[in-house]
Amino acid sequence: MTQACAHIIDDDEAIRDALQWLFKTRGVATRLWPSAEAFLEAWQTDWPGCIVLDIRMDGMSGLECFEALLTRGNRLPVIFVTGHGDVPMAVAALKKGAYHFIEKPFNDNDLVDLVEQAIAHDDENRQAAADRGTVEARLATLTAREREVMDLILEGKFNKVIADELAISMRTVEAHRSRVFDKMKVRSAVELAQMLTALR
Amino acid sequence: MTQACAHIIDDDEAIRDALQWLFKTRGVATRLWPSAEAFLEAWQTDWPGCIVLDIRMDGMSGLECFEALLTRGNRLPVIFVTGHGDVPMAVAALKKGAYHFIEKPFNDNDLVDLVEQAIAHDDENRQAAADRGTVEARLATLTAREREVMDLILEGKFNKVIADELAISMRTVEAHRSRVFDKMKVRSAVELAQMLTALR
DNA sequence: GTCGCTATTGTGGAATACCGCAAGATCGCC
DNA sequence: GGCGATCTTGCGGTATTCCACAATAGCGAC
Repeated sequence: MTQACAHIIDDDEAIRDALQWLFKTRGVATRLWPSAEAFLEAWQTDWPGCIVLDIRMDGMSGLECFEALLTRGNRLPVIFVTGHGDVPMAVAALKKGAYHFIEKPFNDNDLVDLVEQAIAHDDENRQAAADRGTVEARLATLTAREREVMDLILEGKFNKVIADELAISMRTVEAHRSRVFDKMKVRSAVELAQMLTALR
Repeated sequence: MTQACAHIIDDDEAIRDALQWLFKTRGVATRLWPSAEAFLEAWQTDWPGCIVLDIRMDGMSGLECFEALLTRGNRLPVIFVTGHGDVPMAVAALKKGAYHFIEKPFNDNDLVDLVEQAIAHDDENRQAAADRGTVEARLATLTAREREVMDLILEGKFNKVIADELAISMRTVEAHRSRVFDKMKVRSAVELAQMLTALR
């Protein structure tokens, strides 16, 4: 399941099948889920694509499912679909980060367009997250001392000052500094600063 | 008008007055506008606060007013108020950056809370923008040559390399470099990198 | 033409950064 | 006890940065 796909969560089998067919004809991969519970149980953080989520379902509602995903750190764009929504509900959902909120009956093309946009949006997010990930992976290889030295480097301090603050010799600071650059795969403090500031 | 206030745009005088009174009792400054046109004519980029915008009005509608503000670079949070809104309209407004979308009749306290949140939100935006502004103001004082040198510094290159690339002496590069640091009010290339990367 | 800004370069020296080589000490793990 | 990772330090030398002082030249504004 490394292929981006639209996760369709709806307790109405007829609708699931209809949507599957619709997306298939437009070249969008889908995966069908008969309930929020089933999806949440299987869901993995790293799934790419988007979610098409019906609000009114037996058992856990779409909104509850959305909340659950939020607390679990979901990053997939969520498109709400509902036949009985209202403005406050839509506003609340969007302000909490939902990607879209569409009412039934909807135009097939509109939904496919939305899903394609959502998947593209997710791709970008994922790329940015991957970049952050590699940087964080490098950070993770630093020892505690190296990280300490790095922080002081990022404050623009001279090795001499860093040595004073940590009460160690300048030569030791140089050693740490050199290893920090190696591990972070940068050649200068400037690159390091850019790499880390970009994370924020 | 440097005081943050809620701009109430509604063509119904009774509603304007009612809202003015409501906000006054809650200590929120207001300014009343009888039409979108009147507001747009007076509007200044740097006004702080937020906008409470009725959708259905004689003349220019609230949505049209919103679009006009968007193209003019408005940063004020916009709270839409309407008695005849629907879900697609609310979704479209929020996705374009509106702060909220509330239906009449609304709870007075809810609206005041929203407005207060919006004003607080604008404060934060404004602070961040001010920071960007000061940095950009400093950038503006750089000469073309200094900016060129700065860009190469930010690529982590040595003065020697920069001198080669620009076909000037190392000493000249040092002079530019020194002036760049002065004008940008930083003491090291690391600070410079952080300051500029934070802009993105 | 004079004034101010900018770009340019030089000299010379002090402060820093950077590097390879070598090595002692501590600590946790098998 | 041996092994590996980490933190620590020193020596000696080269590369770079940073700075004060000084100076020439072009260019646009008044």
